[in-house]
Amino acid sequence: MQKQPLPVSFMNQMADVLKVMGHGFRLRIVEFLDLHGPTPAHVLLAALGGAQGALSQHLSRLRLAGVIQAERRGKEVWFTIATPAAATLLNCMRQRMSPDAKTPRKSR
Amino acid sequence: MQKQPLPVSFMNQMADVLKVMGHGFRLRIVEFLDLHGPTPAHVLLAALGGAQGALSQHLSRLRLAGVIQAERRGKEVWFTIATPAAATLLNCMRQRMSPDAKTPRKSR
DNA sequence: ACCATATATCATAATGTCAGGATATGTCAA
DNA sequence: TTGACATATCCTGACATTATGATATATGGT
Repeated sequence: MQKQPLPVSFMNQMADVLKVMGHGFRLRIVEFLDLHGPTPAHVLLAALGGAQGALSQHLSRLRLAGVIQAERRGKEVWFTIATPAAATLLNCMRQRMSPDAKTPRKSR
Repeated sequence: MQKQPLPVSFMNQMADVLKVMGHGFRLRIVEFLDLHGPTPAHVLLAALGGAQGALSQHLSRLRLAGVIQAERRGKEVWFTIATPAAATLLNCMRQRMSPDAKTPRKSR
């Protein structure tokens, strides 16, 4: 299976996702959801710190980019990872963090 | 093997990489290098279009983030992907382009 | 030296992003 | 209704990013 250029429209879409995940705080939000599963916002706030308004805005950006999903349950809004791509990215990072991160690459 | 939170400093580092790749044009630069291997800038310019100065600046940002590497050979400067993480990201995207990949949905 | 090619840098203006604090909305219960 | 809690939105100033066009630097050939 030969590698082929991805469609430009898809690349732009993915660029938007990467851009949104390209922020330390948002990345930690996604990681938390990946580690703990669906979580209400106030738990995220307690776990990650920061101002409530800021958290809400970051969650909003992640949601608009399709990275996470929101669902209201009573007073709370529960957030979940909405795209496997996000979890995949985190797993890539975990591989790069492992002590033997020396990976033989089949390039080209 | 239990998943554990990644160090915050590492997360911030990765966020910087994601942020730099989170741009359609830069993403296409990296993809081209992944598909074709080391390439001089003027070939990238011919292949991707745009203004020369803009390309140079994007290459500079990618280089400063450690995503690509530059090497002068005579008049030309050849660029190469410098971190396997970049190629890994592209492979994630290719997987998501397969026909049965779930489409991220936006609510509201 | 000059010239052409290849690449980098500068300057500017428009736009986007960020953190912070204040305020608004929604939901439930008493 | 009121109050308490959970979340969203608004505002503002500081800062970053972007595209564009112009100019500068580097290299090799004549």
